[in-house]
Amino acid sequence: MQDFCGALSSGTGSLETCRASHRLYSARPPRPTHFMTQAHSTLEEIRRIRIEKATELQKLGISAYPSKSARDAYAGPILAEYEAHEGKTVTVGGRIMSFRKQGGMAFAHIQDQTGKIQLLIRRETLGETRPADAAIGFTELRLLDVGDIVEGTGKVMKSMRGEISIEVVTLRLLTKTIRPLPDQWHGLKDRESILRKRYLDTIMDPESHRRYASVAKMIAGIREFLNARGFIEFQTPIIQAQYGGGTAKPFRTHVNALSTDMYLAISHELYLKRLIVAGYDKVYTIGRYFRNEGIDRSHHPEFSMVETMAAYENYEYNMDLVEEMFRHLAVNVFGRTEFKVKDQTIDFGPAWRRVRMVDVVSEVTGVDFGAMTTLDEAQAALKKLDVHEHAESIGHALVLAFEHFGEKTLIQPTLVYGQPVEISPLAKPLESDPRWAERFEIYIAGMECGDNWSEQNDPVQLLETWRKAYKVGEEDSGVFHALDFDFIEALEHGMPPTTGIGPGIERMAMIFTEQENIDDVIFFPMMRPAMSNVNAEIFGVDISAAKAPQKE
RNA sequence: GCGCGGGUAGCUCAGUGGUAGAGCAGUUGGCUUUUAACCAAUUGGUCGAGGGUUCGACCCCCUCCCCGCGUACCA
Repeated sequence: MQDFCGALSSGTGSLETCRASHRLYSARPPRPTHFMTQAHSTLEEIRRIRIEKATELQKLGISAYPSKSARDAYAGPILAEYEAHEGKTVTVGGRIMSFRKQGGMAFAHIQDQTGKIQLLIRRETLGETRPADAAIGFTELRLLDVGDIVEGTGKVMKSMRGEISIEVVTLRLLTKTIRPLPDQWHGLKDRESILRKRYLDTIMDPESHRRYASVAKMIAGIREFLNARGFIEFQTPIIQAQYGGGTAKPFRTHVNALSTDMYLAISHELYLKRLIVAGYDKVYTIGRYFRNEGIDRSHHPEFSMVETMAAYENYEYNMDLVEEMFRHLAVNVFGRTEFKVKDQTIDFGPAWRRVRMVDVVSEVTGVDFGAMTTLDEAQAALKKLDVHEHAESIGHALVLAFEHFGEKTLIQPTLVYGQPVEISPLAKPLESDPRWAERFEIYIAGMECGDNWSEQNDPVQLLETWRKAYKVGEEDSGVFHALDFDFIEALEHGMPPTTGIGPGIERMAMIFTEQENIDDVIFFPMMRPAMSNVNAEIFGVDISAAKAPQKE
């Protein structure tokens, strides 16, 4: 009785059906071997029936959740090298993706990390349930469902239709699943479900499964590349008292033990520079960055960067480093140099174009901001280009023109250097022309993929720049951060000439996996918390309060 | 923030101001070489939430929630 009307069906909707089953039960003894008492197809009922199946297995002496598997083989290698495996007894394990019972035979496909392989099950071969081995017999196959995780031991052979299969002698349940998989043919299509339950998407869609694995390999490739060049990896704090290294809006948090408000990192570069001061010449971190700003197809509030610092080098060293790193990843992780992004083919093979920002703009618009000497001149030029935003300086005007016209034309990997010093407070000015910074940005497929510069290591200069910026920031309603005097102090102890790169991991992953949406390279994208009605019912949660308007 | 599109069974999707549909999955029975197996029977719905108009609303109107796309903001 408890099984049918207990906590699981506490929702009011099932009251009537519960009563009905009570009547059934008082009329005749329960028949736990059939699930006809309440064979409805709501999720709640499907779930209940599957829990019952687990209970029934338990009664037969078979655990639905054993702790260990005897798996010693994988689908992929068996399929790839059939001859080497033919006739050998193996134990494969995985999730049941399909199940076809046909009288005294049954066929199932199970999926492991490497692929899908067919289990061929014969009544005579499988035999009866043997609790001592935790082996499920032919009659008890009905207690298994698509989605369950099982292991099968048997000989590698081919079915009559020629499909490589395992002729199962021993079938064990490893994990009973109590929710159904999505439609086995269509998979998961609803975008919201895909994002909230990416695990279902990766179960159903091998391409999606592979994609996330290749993002992980890419990150491993970055480490391999940098380690081979003498970089050492450090951890830097995510919770920071000052959020330096940029002008982004931070997330605020509170540290109870210190009774202090702190911030989630918007950047890690000030810490990497302290490491350079500390005497490590080549350092990097692969860290999390948090920016309390907009979300769109290429921005996510929580993202990753690989950030490096190399001492005794300037930005030109980094131009080579970045180019080599992308080529290394393309070739060694993805096995090719060409990638399709937004109908364009990006080629990492040839040497990258290196071009000054002023030259990009003059190529595209015919306007040479480098030749201008007054702000009025620059402002007039902007107007002529139909850009009606206010520029505070010639440099700002150049950046506006670049963002409007230049950026999107940079399809092939391009290093744009010579950014205006006004927008480069942490970079050194070019010795040849102090209006521009020793800085470059990476553009691929019209998207900014990283920012790099020769680090300003003159502590007096930097403090002055920061003070100016802070004033501007104050007027801008406190967006700019407080000065990090601890960092200035470290700099006053002397940081050798240093240069750093900071390509965004997700944007690299988007290019290498040919995705146009950042959510398709982030396994757990940020979502508003939500609970479906059916889950609220199942879990006994009252979501009416959550559904009420909650505007501030 | 604004604009547009979407939310119907566990999944994939139709649908119309007048009794909510299909396929898959589920349940029951049959079938000893299947491949989205097949055959037969069958269950399953607060149509995202709340309010309004109407004799009658899944459909029309309003508010809200969630998602997507576009746009804006943003090292």
